[in-house]
Amino acid sequence: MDSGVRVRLAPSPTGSPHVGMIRTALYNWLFARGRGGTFIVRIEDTDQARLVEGSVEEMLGSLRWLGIDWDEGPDIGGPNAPYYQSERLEGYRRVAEALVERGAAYRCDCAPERLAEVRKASGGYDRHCRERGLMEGDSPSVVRFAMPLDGRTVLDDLIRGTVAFENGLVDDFVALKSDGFPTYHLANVVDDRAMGISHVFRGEEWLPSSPRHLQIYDALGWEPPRFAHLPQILAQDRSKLSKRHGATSVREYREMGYLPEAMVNFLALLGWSLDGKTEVMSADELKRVFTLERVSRSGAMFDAKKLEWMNGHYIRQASHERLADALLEYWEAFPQGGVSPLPEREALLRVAPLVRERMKTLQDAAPLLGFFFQDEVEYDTAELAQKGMDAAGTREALIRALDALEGLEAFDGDSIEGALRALAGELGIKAGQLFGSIRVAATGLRVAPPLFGTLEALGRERSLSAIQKAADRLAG
RNA sequence: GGCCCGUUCGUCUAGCGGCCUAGGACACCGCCCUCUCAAGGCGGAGAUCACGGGUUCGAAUCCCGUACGGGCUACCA
Repeated sequence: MDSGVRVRLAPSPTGSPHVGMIRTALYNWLFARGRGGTFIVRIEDTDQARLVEGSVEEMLGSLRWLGIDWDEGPDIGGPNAPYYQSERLEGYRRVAEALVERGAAYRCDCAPERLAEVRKASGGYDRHCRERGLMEGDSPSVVRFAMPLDGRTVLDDLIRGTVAFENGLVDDFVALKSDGFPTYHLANVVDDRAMGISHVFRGEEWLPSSPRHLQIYDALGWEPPRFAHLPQILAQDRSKLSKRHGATSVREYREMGYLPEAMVNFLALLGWSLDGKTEVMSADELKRVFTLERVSRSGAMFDAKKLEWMNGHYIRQASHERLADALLEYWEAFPQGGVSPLPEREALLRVAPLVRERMKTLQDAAPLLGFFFQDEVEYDTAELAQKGMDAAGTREALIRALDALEGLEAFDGDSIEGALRALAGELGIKAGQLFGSIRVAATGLRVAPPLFGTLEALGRERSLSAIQKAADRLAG
């Protein structure tokens, strides 16, 4: 079973996990799971200033919610623990020293002000300290990697093919900061090596720094993993997706009532396709068919409308049990938009199917089902009279409906429909007019679940009493 | 500015030299179905394949250039 595939997600805990990060996680996971590989989560918390409390938990929580599981990680440990870079400092320091000893890196004590000036003048670092031979402790210093001055670094990207970079154009970047923490470049390489990572799938924004990583591997005599740079996820205006474009974190989508299976399917399709025709695929299917060859090279715009459609699709095809459980779980997690108190699962099981084809998100359920769980429905008396009918006529119709429904043998949808249709004929009004009045009486809504199923679910007693009340209101 | 990546309907994409008068999906429009709203069915509109040169009997597909878009250019990731 061991294919030698070892991939990893290396998030930086600086806030809510962005959908782009989650898609990267998904592709890594699908790749590993489809090949009997190992999926690792490693926290890259090397920037002390940008740490955001709780982001690791949110990241892990989002992955779990989506059904993405990992074999080694900060919460479960593993053979390569620890999985927080802040706890692996000694390793980076050792490698940095080794690099200095080999002449592949050097200490630099240039002041920030000087750095800024040089950058302004020439656009980068001028390698001022490269030949100074500074030792650790001479003064506060960083370790910079000494890029080769000539030649090119060639990356064989699994998605983009061959990409070459002129070494002389790449800065002598900082590998170890003065606070003893490594930068991404160093830590990433050291850990990917230590953890035996075979493939690195990461966002396209890393492409320009890949020659740095390749050079570090080379200087250390290490074999680099294979790289694949994933296309970016874009906002509606084709710029990088960010907060000002609305929801960007998985948590927000969960809160808006999206199903994890829809989210996974949708995200998988953002930058990857099976054949251009097959769109709906479960996570298990995706694991089987996902390949890097079919990942696209261009950025993909996040189409919220399509996500919405897909979510509706998953809601419609969910089993009654799955839907009821999803709603219960959702309402429990986000009570504001739910039904409270939480209904019994049994009761929900009976009524949720009535509205599932009119839902796009779980949020849509409560407004449509709320009346089932209330003693009293609320509405404007004026809503009762349908188009072309007056109050007296409506009242008459409701009272007649009461009779018709009372005498029903079985109180089920078909019987109710039959009785009501016959009644409308007798009264000489359109079926829609009668149904509309009863709908408002029973549900308090103009847009509601299908009437006959609704009355059946409500039961004879509640249905009749609601209609009676409506008739009474019309009497006034 | 420099370096790198990208460019097929509004959007996600199929296409890897002839099957393309460019296919599918979302969104949009119309019709049907219909107790409201949906869902569903059927149909429509929508892409001079960014542009310009090549290569070839033949190019959306290969090559070059240009334009445009994006990313990177921190002791951030």
